[in-house]
Amino acid sequence: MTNLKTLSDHLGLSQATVSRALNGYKSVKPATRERVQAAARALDYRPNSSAQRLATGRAGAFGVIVTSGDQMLIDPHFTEYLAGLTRALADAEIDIVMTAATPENQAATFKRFANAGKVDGFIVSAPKKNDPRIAALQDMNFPFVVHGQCENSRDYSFYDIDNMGAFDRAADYLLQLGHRRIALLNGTPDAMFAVQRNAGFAAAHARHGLLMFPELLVQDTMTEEVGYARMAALLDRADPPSAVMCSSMLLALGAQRAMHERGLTIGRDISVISHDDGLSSIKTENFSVPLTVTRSPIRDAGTALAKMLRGIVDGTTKAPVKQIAPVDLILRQSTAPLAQK
Amino acid sequence: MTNLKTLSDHLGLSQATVSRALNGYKSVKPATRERVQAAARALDYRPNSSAQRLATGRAGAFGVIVTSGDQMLIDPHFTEYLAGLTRALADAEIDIVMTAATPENQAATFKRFANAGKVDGFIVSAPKKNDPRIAALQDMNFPFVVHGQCENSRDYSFYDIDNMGAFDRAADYLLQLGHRRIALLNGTPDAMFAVQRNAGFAAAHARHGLLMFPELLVQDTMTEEVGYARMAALLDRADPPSAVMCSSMLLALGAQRAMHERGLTIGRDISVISHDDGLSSIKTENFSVPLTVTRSPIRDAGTALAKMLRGIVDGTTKAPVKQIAPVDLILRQSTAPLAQK
DNA sequence: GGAGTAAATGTAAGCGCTTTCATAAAAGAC
DNA sequence: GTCTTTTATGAAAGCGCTTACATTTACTCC
Repeated sequence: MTNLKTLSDHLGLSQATVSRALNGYKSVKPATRERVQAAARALDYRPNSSAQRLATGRAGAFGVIVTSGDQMLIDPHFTEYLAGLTRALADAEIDIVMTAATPENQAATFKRFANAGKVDGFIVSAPKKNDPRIAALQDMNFPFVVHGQCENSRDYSFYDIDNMGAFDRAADYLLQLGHRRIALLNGTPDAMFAVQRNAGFAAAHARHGLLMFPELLVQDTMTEEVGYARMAALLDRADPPSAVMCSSMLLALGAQRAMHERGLTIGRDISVISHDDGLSSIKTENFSVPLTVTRSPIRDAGTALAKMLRGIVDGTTKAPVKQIAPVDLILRQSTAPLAQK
Repeated sequence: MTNLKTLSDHLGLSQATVSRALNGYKSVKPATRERVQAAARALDYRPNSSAQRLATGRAGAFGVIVTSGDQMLIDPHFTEYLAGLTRALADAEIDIVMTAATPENQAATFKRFANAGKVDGFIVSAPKKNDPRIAALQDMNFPFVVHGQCENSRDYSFYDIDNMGAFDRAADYLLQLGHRRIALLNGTPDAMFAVQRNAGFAAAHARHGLLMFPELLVQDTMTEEVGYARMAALLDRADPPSAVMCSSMLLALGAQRAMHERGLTIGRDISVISHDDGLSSIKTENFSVPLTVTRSPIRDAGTALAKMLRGIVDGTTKAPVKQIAPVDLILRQSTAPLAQK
């Protein structure tokens, strides 16, 4: 529990000089600085962060507020993303302050954190259309970055992957292979990424002079269970799809189960393309048949957003930064030309 | 940015009275309290948390330090657990401060956080045998709770599931079904839970007057990929196991892939028991054959640990609390009596 | 009606730091 | 050797809160 006073007394210097020495001020004599640093090490001195925050007005922390309604935290994607974030912030000794808030309390929680000076900025994930959280933050004029785009994404910094481009390209590929009845297992339409992927999917169809089949469009939560149930229903139709695109590896996993159950071989009887966020626990190349995927590691998002927010909080970055990461289409064995009947 | 001064000036009261009114001191006249609360709401006043911390010495936050070496954060189990934690702390307005540290920096990071007053206590997960983090925390005499037991677990509070009992019971069940060559796909032996599960597995064998086969014991990282590779190797032996126990749903998923690849039907050609942490993204009842499992929702751990640590930090709890949660054995279709040749 | 007590509020110190401003010491200019 | 400038340090205020202690006011009781 050495504090600045103890340390400065010990050194026979004023608190001011010690503080300056430790914070790299030019005006401190090199010899003094070294003496101070040595003593700080010896006494295991750590500046009290509350005091530092109070004095400087900076919190040294970024906030992540998760929705406590199961949606996000249980999602392995979120963890992966968090890993990227934490990694990118650890060097700068910026902490992540995390809390859960119910959907109704979200905006209030943001305000509370901001006003209480707990954090210097926020990282918002999974924006909805016209997300109220974003409105609240803009309203407060508090630094933040968003993982994903939003309707009104003109005025703030975000990182997103090219959802539309990715699903356009993937659908295009399937269409080129001759597939006509292509299903899309997507997330719920309140999530922006799902909207964008729908749009890409539709755009590819349009380019081929085709319309997508509404009955083959599934918009639901992205779990294995749902993937299974929805795929099963599609396969049991009189006119099942010959190919399916999945918005998440979990959906694909469930879809695979439904296909196996019906004795279908992926890449022969039915083509599958999944989006792959690069989760490390289960890999799309390790499906029963290695999966063709649109790929963009979600961890990169964490890293990029951390950097972005640091710039904004520093004041280095002035104008909103808009980063849209390209998505790879990786062809593997789960896609094949439409079988001639 | 209303602060206490603004608010008290506005009310014509001293800062002290306002502070007391807001913090529920008895000595404040009810009428005054209401007036203050109304004004606070009206001016959207939030006490500056750094100042509060500095004044009270309490941080209002618990620390979670993850190992930045991929191990933990990418693990869906961890997220699930974090969800429980956050949930249980949100009401008390206690935040989770998270940071990543390399294995070598772990102890130092704990010290830094503790000395800097960033947190009031730590939640340590996945202890190793004789974990240095625990030694460091005990050394500092800083509040903490551990998710999992440790060799020297006499002197601190922890929550753990009955790993040994669970794997004893599961192995016993397989042995009763007539299985003799039972494989165990377990975590690496530096993790305490893996050691405990090994012990339970061995104990069941011993009770049946049997020895476990060392060549059927796999201790490795718990991913789908490893589960597949290791199971494949076991199945390709001249004397493959007739049953397998998996320490994680991910291992079981990989094992299932290896079995399918070889045309084996789970619950007929080979029996499988997995441990099930109650992850919500993939459920063990949704495997190709619903899995017999030892089950204990990992989220409960988060909730329990949060409560525990609150007690310790409050001073309510004095003696170390040791909580060992029972584990259910849920019989489903993946286990069957050993087929007679 | 004055002493004693209880209830409500105010005063001010202090939490541990940063940073402005003042000051002392050293260095350079002539 | 004096005068100015530079360099290094110190003194002290202030960040926004809490809380021990002092003070005032309102009652109670004889």
